[in-house]
Amino acid sequence: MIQQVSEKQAREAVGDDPRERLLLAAGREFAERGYEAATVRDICLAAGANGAAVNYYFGDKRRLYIESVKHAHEQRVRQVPEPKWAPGTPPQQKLRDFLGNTLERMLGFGQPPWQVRLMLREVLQPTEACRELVEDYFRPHFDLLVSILAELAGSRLDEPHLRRLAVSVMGQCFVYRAAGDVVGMLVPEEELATLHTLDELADHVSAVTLAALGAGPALTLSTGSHTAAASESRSL
Amino acid sequence: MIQQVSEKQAREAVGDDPRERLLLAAGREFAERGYEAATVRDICLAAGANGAAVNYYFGDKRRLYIESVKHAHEQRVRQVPEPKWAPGTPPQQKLRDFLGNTLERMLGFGQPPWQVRLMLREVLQPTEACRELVEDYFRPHFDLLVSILAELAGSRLDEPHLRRLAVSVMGQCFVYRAAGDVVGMLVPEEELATLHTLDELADHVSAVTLAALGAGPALTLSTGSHTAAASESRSL
DNA sequence: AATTGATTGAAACGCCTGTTTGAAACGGTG
DNA sequence: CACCGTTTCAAACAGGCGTTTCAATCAATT
Repeated sequence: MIQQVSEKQAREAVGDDPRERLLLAAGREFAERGYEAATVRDICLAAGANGAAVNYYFGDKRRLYIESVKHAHEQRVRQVPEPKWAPGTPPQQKLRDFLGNTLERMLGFGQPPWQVRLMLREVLQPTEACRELVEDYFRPHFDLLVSILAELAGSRLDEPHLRRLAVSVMGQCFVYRAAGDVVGMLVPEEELATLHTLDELADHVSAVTLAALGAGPALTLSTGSHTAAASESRSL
Repeated sequence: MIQQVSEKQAREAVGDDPRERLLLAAGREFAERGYEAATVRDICLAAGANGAAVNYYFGDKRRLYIESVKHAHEQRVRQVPEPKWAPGTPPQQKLRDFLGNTLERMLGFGQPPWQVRLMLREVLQPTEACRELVEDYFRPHFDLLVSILAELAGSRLDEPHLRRLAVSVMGQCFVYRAAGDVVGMLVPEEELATLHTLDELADHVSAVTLAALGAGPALTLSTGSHTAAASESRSL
């Protein structure tokens, strides 16, 4: 009874397309529990659809999963588009903006985005959906980073070395998404709230990278907001 | 028939303790397939034990899992112990050694160690076994890194900032373990074989960290083996 | 050799899974 | 209104899951 009311609400909020509702519910469930642990029944219940609907629209649990991954990734790209810069923007600021954007995508301050959790599962244990995800979503982002690093490096580093540095940069962000719980256990709570926020981390990774490139000073204690772009949302 | 022969072989190779055999088979299976997808039946088959054995020795699939995680981690610690240095060893070399050790643990050149895969699952999605894993295994390693960084930083950085940098350092290694497949898709194959080997990566992360600390030069193309300790196993 | 407690074995138990079924309800078209 | 392809539904299906059962076996003690 109560179930039916919330079904109707969900139906009206999301739209009347049952296929869409299934994709959404499936994404959430797969992200939360993983492929094996998520059940078709729970997904259909959450989507307000019958158990046979998944078979009707997707034929299969596996194909529902693949479609839900693609769906989530398309949705996420629309949510956090890549930053654009006016020509002549200094590469230091580009790097800082890029890192803010990346951390926003990964950590998704506001609400923890299930889409990212779902994509993370693909990264950690690639299935059929992964290759597509890399080409459409990760590669452009990664190439953009490489181009920014190239601007900063001048002719001191070639593309292979730039790519390796780019992996280092992404790794520093990625660890907070993938191993956030462990980081939370290793670092005191009050430190997490002050030094490991989105803005602070963007500044920090930016500083490390610039120093590695010889395009900025080494780390010091007085690294408040050494880049102009950092002064947007200071919450603490 | 053939099954029974291999059972006997496994029994003799590993030792006659069925509990041990179960822990080993369980670790391998859980690491490969994940908790939900791994079945008690397969584990018992691989261990050459009866289906009732897991209930007899551990009572439960969940408790078997927890015990197998602990077992794997204890085993892994014995396999790759932390490096020890003579007093007076320069911190630059300590850092390089530490990174080689860390990457060895994580990437486990030689054979891909299922123990690490199993622990990785705990890191990404902590269960009951995680807290213990962090305190016994990760925290000492992490603290050691922080102490090395402290030596290198002198008084330029305080502990909170050192910890943040330590997360950056670990992140650069971690990304290769957790997202290795995606890295492999983003970086050309010949580059992987030359610039992303264990030794090369240890040199690279070391160089980035030293530059960030102001304890070393910025990255350049001629970074062969800028630290003396790097000249052990040059394979390419 | 008999007894006892610990261990192993084959079989079965519910339960929950993904999937299928066939009929009912729907919604536009003649 | 009758028609018909599309979509929904409740119910059931076979199969695999973790777990339990209880008798058979083993190893050591009496």
